[in-house]
Amino acid sequence: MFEKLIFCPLFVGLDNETIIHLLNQVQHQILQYKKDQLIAYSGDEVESQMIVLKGSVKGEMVDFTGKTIKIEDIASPRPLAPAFLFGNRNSFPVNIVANSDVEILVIPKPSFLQLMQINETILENFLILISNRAQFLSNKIRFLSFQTIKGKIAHYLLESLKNKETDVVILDKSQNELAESFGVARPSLGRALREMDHEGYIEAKGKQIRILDKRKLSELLK
Amino acid sequence: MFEKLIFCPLFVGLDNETIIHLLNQVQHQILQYKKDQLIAYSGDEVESQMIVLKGSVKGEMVDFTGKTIKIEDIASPRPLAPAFLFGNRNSFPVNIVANSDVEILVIPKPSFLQLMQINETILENFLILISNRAQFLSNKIRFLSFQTIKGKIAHYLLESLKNKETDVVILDKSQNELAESFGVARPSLGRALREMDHEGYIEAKGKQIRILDKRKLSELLK
DNA sequence: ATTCTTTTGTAACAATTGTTACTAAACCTC
DNA sequence: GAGGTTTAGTAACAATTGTTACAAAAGAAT
Repeated sequence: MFEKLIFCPLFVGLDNETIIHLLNQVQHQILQYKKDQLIAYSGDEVESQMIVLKGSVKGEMVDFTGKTIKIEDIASPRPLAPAFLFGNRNSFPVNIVANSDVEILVIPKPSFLQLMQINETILENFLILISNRAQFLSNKIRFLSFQTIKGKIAHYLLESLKNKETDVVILDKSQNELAESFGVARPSLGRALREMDHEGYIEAKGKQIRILDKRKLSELLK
Repeated sequence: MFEKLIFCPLFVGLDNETIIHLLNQVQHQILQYKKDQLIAYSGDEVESQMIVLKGSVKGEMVDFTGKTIKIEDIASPRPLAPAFLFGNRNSFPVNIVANSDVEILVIPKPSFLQLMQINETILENFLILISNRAQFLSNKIRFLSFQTIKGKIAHYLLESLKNKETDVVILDKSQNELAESFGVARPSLGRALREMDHEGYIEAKGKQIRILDKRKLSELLK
């Protein structure tokens, strides 16, 4: 039941026995949801740390027109909305919907606090978790505020290339998704890619992008 | 020396005696810096939780052209870069420079962890602190990704008006600063304000902005 | 009050991006 | 492999935003 938890960012560094032993010391429960079931509404107060044990869920926002936009997938064994358990407006920022049949471990906030005081590893893991979140968001803001579309593409490509031998990036998202995460319109993204191709920065063929000139590319990061 | 700490978000809820007692249990030191002195470089590893005891510091980024941009002021008794003490890339995201002669309380990371385990209030305060940070950033991202300049202005004005009787907002920043925090060019911001004035949303006279039609304004939030 | 500095208002123009619409290609399902 | 569905390529045009430049206004310093 809890086997997967050793891979959960909250419990890394602990073995299965220790995890079970710790959980037995505090209140917790396991809830089951069916595919497409709503697990939490945007705005609901976050009263527990939830952890996806089996299956996956997604965060969804409802558009002003009524259209729903998927923000993020969260697969087991990841924790749900860890940065919204504490803080002054601790309510879900999105609707949480089950992608498949899921099992969720629910630890009420006071019990979770207790857990962090009993075990230093969990405390540190949680701190790392929400700090990473803040750092990730902080990066994303820099990304969104300072750059043109070509700059964003350049940044994205160079990041994807980091620590890799090859000079080819295979996009793992559709242009649509990419455009959305960049906050731009899809055809604009396509045009920018085409122009960067013509201008000799890259060679773009569908999802496969070969970087021709890293130096020139990084000049776009202005 | 530590009197101000009862107002520090990390220590709220504790009285002066308790704070001193707690600090005496762990390693810590106090460093002094002169005005304009560099306290930390962007990229330096964050090895301690620093707290501004006296004076104020600023976070600065260096532009690609070499120009420095002020990101944020941090006045006593606030903690410095709390979201960068833990996490996988725990290095300062900006240069930290003294705005005036300052005194800084430095608590090494292991001691700080200890402190959070000794005292639940500090633990919870710290969790609230970085969670708030993440929530703030998360909001800001929504703000940056989805909207036009007029939409951003509308959002900003409506937020400023929240929980207030009046229908007048007095801007506390220059257009320049505002434009930068919106990620747009200053004249563009000015033009948008002018147009919103002509279109009957607001009455903009310098820093004083009277909201004429809240409903119409909130329609811009698309 | 005079000068200096910063902020604000504004205009003309350039560049970028969004919108809409349509076609082609790729992918899936039966 | 025929048909449906999603994704990608592209073009014409509209709208928004950025850039540069300069003048007016406001504020600070002497």
